[in-house]
Amino acid sequence: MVITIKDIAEKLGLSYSSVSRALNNKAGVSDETRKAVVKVASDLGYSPNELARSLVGKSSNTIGVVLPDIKNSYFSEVLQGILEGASEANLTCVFCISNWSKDREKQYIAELQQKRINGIILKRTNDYTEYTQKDIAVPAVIIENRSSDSHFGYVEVDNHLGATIATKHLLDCGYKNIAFVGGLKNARSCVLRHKGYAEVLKSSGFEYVKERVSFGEFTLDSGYHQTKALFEKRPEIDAFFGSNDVISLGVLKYLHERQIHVPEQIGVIGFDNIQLSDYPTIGLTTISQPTNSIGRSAFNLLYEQIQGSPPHRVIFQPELVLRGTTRKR
Amino acid sequence: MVITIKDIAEKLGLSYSSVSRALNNKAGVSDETRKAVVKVASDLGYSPNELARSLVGKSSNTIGVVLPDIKNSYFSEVLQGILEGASEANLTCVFCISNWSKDREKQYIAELQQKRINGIILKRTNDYTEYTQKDIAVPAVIIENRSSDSHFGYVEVDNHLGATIATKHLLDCGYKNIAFVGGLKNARSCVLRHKGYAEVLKSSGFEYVKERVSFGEFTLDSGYHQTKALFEKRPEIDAFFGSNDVISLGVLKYLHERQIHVPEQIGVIGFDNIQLSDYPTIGLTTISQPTNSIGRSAFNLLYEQIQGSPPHRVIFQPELVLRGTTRKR
DNA sequence: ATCATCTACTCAAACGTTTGCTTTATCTGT
DNA sequence: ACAGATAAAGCAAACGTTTGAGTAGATGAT
Repeated sequence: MVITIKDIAEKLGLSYSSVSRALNNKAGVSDETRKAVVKVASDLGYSPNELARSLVGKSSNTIGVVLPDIKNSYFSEVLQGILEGASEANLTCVFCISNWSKDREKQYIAELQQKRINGIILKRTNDYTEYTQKDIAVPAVIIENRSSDSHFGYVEVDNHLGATIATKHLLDCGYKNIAFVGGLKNARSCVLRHKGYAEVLKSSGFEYVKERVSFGEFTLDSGYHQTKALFEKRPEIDAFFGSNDVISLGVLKYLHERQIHVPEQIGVIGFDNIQLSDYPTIGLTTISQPTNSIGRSAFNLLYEQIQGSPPHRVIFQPELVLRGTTRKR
Repeated sequence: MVITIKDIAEKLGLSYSSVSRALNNKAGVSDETRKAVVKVASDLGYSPNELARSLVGKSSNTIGVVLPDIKNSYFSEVLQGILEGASEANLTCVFCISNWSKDREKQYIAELQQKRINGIILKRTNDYTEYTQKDIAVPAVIIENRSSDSHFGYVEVDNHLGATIATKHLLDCGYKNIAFVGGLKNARSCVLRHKGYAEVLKSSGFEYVKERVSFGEFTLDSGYHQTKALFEKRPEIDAFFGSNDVISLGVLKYLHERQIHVPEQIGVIGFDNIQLSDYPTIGLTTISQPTNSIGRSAFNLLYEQIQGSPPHRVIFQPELVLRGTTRKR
């Protein structure tokens, strides 16, 4: 049987209210009774029912997090940041993965609100899905893409700038025929990274060759197969800009299989700086995103909104991380 | 303002009960009223309050998951499995990371129960922390270590067998001076893997050398530093059994830095078969654990318990995965 | 015409808390 | 001895649902 406040009250011949006040350290109870209540509560193994508490208190002290994937270490690092923040603020976290399904994402958002969570942190499956205030009626922060909707906070890295840095770096190294290996075509990050890539090429007097660009998924396999297709069609390619570290690992895998020397014959650069990129036998040159900080800020922004502040935005500056897959020549 | 069942009832001149029954497709309402209710509900943007629902219904349709870490891909893969199961069963998931702190773990377990979750899936920080039924009064499944307490379900891989296979494999290859690079000394998986290692050595007529064994943490850095220390003290070592893939990656990192050839000069084997181990330039020979299935089963076991079955246990058989860090010689 | 049955609906209690208001008892100062 | 203040406790409503029991009216069988 589950112990309630009622049981404690009966055992001591008190009213519910007194027990409640005693347990919550509120005024109106004598020290004597307070002690007695605390003792009985612990003896009986009383554990307050948060559901009831939240119902009357209008707050569940819970936030919801919806991410598309968790195996991708970019997301697990972001999640880590979010959870750290939540833990410090004493909020619990309901976690859902949409598995890159827009429908699931929507369903989760609805369900979370039924649970009367205090706010949502969301990374959309498709960055161009627009949510109205009717869809998300609680404070919300959207990760990694600017929403045209100013009801929501957002945090992202400057993808365009990052891509600019990456492409310039490849050109600086002396690579001349740079390919772009994309992820989902309608992912905002991918669009912006591609844009930065294309702009730098043009402004530096290089030709933008359509057949050196391809899109796919944000997976290693997709990177592998895209690279294969690109390279077979355009053997003059001498560098690959993967729109993602995971994709770039696929690029490297292909090149490794073909026994093509990196960075001598071909340069490779990624984006994200996931932990793995730093591994000695990989050493992927990449553009770093502060994943943990992104998660942290996402939480902080949400927390501010929950406290009543208007939605803000945070944009992180990406940085070039030099490793072994690119070299001046 | 938040819309409640009351608003709908007033608008239609009905009682709460009828509205409730209409929305839940229960008998006792005419088709006509049901349609009217549904329409008004959708017009007003009604979203049922799960808190209230759970309070009366005695079930929150939520499970809690407590893991020590999320960056380690072993855990994120397990989590993925859990979430898949939960999603299919229409249960939501509250997720907490204990960050390898026993106190946090205990606190989370208590908090989760206050939220009246239906069950807990737990991977302990310290595998020898015993929980009583007073600590965990809801159905629970403990991952990756046998609890002496039969109140809880558990799922684990046969660590002893896995270590046996790993050590035998190294001996079969012809390595003779095998070191053991451990994780936390009081982690059950680590203890069992070490035990398997020691037993095989002895039963095969090899000496168990204390100075070829060390313990540390389940991190790459720890693996790196342990290897360094072991190797400096015992340069005759010709193979490393990392009690974990992540640790083994640290081993490889050190060997790579020292330009020692793997597998020619030194053999390396891991345990877990995380995704990364399969990466071409790494190719770690290892013992595979079906991480996703572990998560899945953990959820399934919990689900059965929630439905009323007694706690069961599932033990997975580990398998040798041959890659490039070991070779017959 | 009478009774039973069914349908559509309402009433009110219950879930376990919190909290504003009221009551009772004790203490203080005159 | 008495008003007034203070402290400790109780009462009851509220949070938003679900649900068993009750009711009024219609339908049907005898």
